[in-house]
Amino acid sequence: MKNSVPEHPRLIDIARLANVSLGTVDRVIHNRGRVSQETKDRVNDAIKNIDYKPNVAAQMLSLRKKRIIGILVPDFETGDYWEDVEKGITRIETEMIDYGFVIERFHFDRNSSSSFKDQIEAIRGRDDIDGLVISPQYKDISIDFSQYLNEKNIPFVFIDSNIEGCNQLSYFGIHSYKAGYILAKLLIDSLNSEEHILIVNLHQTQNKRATQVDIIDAGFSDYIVNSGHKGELHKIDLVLANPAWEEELFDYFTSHQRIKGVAIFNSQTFQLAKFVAEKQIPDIKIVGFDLIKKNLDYLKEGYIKYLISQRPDSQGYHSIKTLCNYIAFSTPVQEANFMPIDIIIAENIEFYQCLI
Amino acid sequence: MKNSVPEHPRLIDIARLANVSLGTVDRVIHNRGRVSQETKDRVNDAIKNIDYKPNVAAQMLSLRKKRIIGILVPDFETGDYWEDVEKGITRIETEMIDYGFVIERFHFDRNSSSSFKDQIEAIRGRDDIDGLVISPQYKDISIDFSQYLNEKNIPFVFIDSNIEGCNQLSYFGIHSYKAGYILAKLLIDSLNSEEHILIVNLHQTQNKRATQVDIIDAGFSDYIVNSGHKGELHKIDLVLANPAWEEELFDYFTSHQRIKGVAIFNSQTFQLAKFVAEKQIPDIKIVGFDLIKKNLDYLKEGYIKYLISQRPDSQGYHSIKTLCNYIAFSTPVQEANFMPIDIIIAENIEFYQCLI
DNA sequence: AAAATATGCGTTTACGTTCACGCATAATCA
DNA sequence: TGATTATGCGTGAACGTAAACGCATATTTT
Repeated sequence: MKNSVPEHPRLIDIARLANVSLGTVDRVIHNRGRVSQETKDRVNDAIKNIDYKPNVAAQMLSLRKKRIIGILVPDFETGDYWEDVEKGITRIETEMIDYGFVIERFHFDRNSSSSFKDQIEAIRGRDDIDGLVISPQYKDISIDFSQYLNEKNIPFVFIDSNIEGCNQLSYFGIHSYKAGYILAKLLIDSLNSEEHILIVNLHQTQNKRATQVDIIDAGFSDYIVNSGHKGELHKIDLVLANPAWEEELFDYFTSHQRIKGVAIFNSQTFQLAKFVAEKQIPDIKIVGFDLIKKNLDYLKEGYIKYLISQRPDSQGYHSIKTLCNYIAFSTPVQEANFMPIDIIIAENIEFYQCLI
Repeated sequence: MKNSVPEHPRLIDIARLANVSLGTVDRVIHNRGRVSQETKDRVNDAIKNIDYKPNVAAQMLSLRKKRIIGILVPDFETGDYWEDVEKGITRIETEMIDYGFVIERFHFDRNSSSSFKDQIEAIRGRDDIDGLVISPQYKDISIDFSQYLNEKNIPFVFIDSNIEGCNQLSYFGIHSYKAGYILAKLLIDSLNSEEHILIVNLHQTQNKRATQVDIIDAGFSDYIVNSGHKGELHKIDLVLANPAWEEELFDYFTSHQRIKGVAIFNSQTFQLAKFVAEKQIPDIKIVGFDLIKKNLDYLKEGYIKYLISQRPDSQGYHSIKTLCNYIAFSTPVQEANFMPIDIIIAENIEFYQCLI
């Protein structure tokens, strides 16, 4: 009777149960070496019977091999959106080091598709990368790359924006459509029903990227239409690299004086606030995205009415954590991990600046 | 030259550097056994010199001792606020099992101070508890208990509500004052400036607890006063156990017809919504706390205007994680970990129901 | 039929730490 | 001075897994 099942069965317990040696159990579990089908079955039965779960500590100790997680995201300057993503990455990095994971960053210039391509080439040139976190800012290139990764059997997750059907392990980011929808609701609630709304498409360069901005736009526009709001909905495209953008926007405002609500779908929200403050355009309500410092300043001063947070730190943190757990322990993964859509006003920002 | 510093120095490397044996290094690190001051210094110098960090895997493997974390929180039924806390606890429990931590729950009846005392007695009777998470719902008893824990050198954190100055490792919960403040702002923004506001103090029993509700109340009232709102601010105390509460409240509404805004500072918000729906009291805007199912239903139907989430799951998860990391690796701990104050409207609830 | 190779499996060592054990030497006592 | 106890430290056996090594048989080749 003393040979009953131990509480935490070990390889050796399986071995004894299956009447083989420890080494054979190891071979069966890791599909290596040669084992006859018969004993393989016996071992597998034994594993099932005693509900074996590997001892992570022992695995980590024995496996001194490092695993490399590549992070393909834009580079950034202080105060950037992607700086907050990096904070989450740094945080999980120290946690994961204990499990033998090493994070390697591949930064690209978000305004240059060729730099995106270059970094992908750099990754393709490596054969030691065990998993990837990707911000798929250029759609076609990303789809192409994802095919390569699927062939090579390298697991990857998308972060910040999503492309459906690439066989990604998961997506970490906001539900872009819903976020646009809520932003529209918040804006409309603070406008009179006759007032006009302007969507500003403000980008660094002419370069077309940002797969997710279009989806936010769809959600936003749909809400406006469905709400029966009487004021018109305008759209304007502007390029920050072209200094004439301010003039162009000013002209638009002067020729459309009934515009009172302005929406923007990226972290450049502060540019509009600055513009409105400097040009002293009265009674404009701005809504936009991201808790970066420049935006917060204008939120506090009242130039920005609402911001929606995309939880960049959480995105960085959880995308890597999930990927590592999948690789190390085959932890099952949800297909999409939508960040909560946080509504930020002047009064609650301070509790979003420290990470939880 | 071959004896340069290894990338991940081990105890044996320290030992060699300090010209002692591995066992001595162990004694110095863990303050056990007897070591002369002289060699102690040598070893400590060596440790500093080569920047030693213990190998967690090896520690876990070698230390097969279990560590017990006690959780002193209210019991709950399905759909309760504390059920969500439990979800976070369950989640971190599986993560921490790998590090040899075991979670033990001590549930009390939140309406009975004697049951709170009983559970504390149960904990006092144990000598194998390495850390505690406490919801200090009864102030004096909690202060008393915290003194005991300080004497015994058992680290503990407060969750959900806080009592200052108990030498707790940390507090996990919302910033109650600010939460009240924001709730007031949200309510006022959706009222006309003449309309009256009612604070409903709705408790299960006569029993006085809930240290944090008073603080929320303070924040709420302060905002109302500072905002220069013209409508009056009313308060009413009601006890759910007494079936006459509805009648009493109804009388109050009929005799104060200008009340249009109602605030409540616990998760019983749905009781008011139900009341307003059934009695068909028109144009009432309810704001309250917590994303429990019953509240969500009324939020979706529009009876509740705003809810504030206290992130119960996050509280459960992070309080234990922090405590365990402190115990296992002496990770430094922030004094207070305020949850973000999440503003919930019908449109964004769905992203708060899965955990991130 | 001997030699060469393939197949299946057992044995052993290493990973870095903890902790019980026990051996020297020094200090104290009778 | 010999016996006893304190002090300081080294040694070695775990913990459970991974992976290299190597030894028997069985099978194929010459």
